[in-house]
Amino acid sequence: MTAASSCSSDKRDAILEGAIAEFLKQGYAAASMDRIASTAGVSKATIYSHFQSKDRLFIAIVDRLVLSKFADLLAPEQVTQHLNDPPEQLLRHLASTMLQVPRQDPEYVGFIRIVIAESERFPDLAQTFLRELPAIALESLSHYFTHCPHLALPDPEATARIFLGAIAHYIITQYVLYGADILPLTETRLIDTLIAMITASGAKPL
Amino acid sequence: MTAASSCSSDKRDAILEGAIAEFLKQGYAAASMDRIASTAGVSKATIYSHFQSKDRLFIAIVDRLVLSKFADLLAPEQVTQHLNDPPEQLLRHLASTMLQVPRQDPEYVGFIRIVIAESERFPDLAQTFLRELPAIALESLSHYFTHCPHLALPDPEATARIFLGAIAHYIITQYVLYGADILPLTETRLIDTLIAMITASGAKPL
DNA sequence: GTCTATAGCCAGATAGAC
DNA sequence: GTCTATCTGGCTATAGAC
Repeated sequence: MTAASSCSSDKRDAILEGAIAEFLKQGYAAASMDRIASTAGVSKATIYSHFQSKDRLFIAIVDRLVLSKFADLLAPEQVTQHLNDPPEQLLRHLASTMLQVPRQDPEYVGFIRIVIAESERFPDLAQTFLRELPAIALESLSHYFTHCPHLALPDPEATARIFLGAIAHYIITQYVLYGADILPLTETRLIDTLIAMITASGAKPL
Repeated sequence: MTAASSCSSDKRDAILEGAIAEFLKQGYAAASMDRIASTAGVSKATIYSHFQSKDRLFIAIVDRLVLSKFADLLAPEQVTQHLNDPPEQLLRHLASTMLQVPRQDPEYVGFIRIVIAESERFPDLAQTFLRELPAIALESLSHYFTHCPHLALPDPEATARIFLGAIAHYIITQYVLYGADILPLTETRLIDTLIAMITASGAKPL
């Protein structure tokens, strides 16, 4: 029991990776267990010995993606540590980080797409996603807006929702829906305008 | 050629209606031509005589939905006529109208879901949607923001994008992703905060 | 645990009578 | 144009050898 005795989780991981590729590309219904098996380099029967059904395999990969992708993106400590930062700086950094993700990680775009696509058939997955990403980001930013000494916003929570929602919607139109040419707008203008609106509505007189 | 001689478009319409129900509920891949035929009360062969393939039927119904649902929702005249209205009034009316749609028309939620769901397989449909709804709304609101005498916004176009994007994202989280309990926020707070942010950043001194 | 082989089913699409 | 009946193929899932 010295080195690689991780219980044959090799195959399990290979299955999960193949399943991610297949589900993200094809969607749930069009994804084929044969192709997943082929991509993963295992037999179909092996998949069914690890995951009882196509449903459970799908749930497993989305759960994994939800929980893994953003473990440290917006940890509450991140914001608590920067409570005294000027809003311009913190908001610009946050927005840039969010907008960087779909550019650097195309898999993220497919992930967003499939969470929305399968939200009718798998509403639990959609809700898990909401709890693990937007709800956490929202709480962190609301906390900052509430306690930052440079701001006195009338409704910090709604303001956080607007800030994050406008950026998320920008990601959906530009990347998920291939709308960069149809709704052209640079990231800089989006960010600058958001920051201007927030500071204008809540800057402390000093 | 007096009364009902509309060339047998009766069956064609029945097929389209059945197809809308089936595609919106199941998604493209899981939708079954047998069920569509059954719902429409025709045989499968009749469907294939009107539409050559499942692809073309799907494109036909989404095109129809895109073009029909919002013919008059935000016609450019609507905004031009109200150029002198105070921003609070026009923006509140616009936001209320947008947020009313998914509440009164559940089919709209399924429509949004499927446009996003199939954007990888049918990017043209996603782009048609963007051109026919968000792009038009954006242009109208940008025009208002640019010419309304009560406002002097630094970037009217980006401001319009943020306003419409925040509302669209609210619809996605609350209705498409079943997140009303996870991300609670009343429409009133969303609207009030948006209006406050915009007027604060662009109210003319007078 | 992992494989090969296959059961059993349902899909999209078509042929041919009317 | 519309139907019934059917073809062909891929799908999920499993049985049984190793």
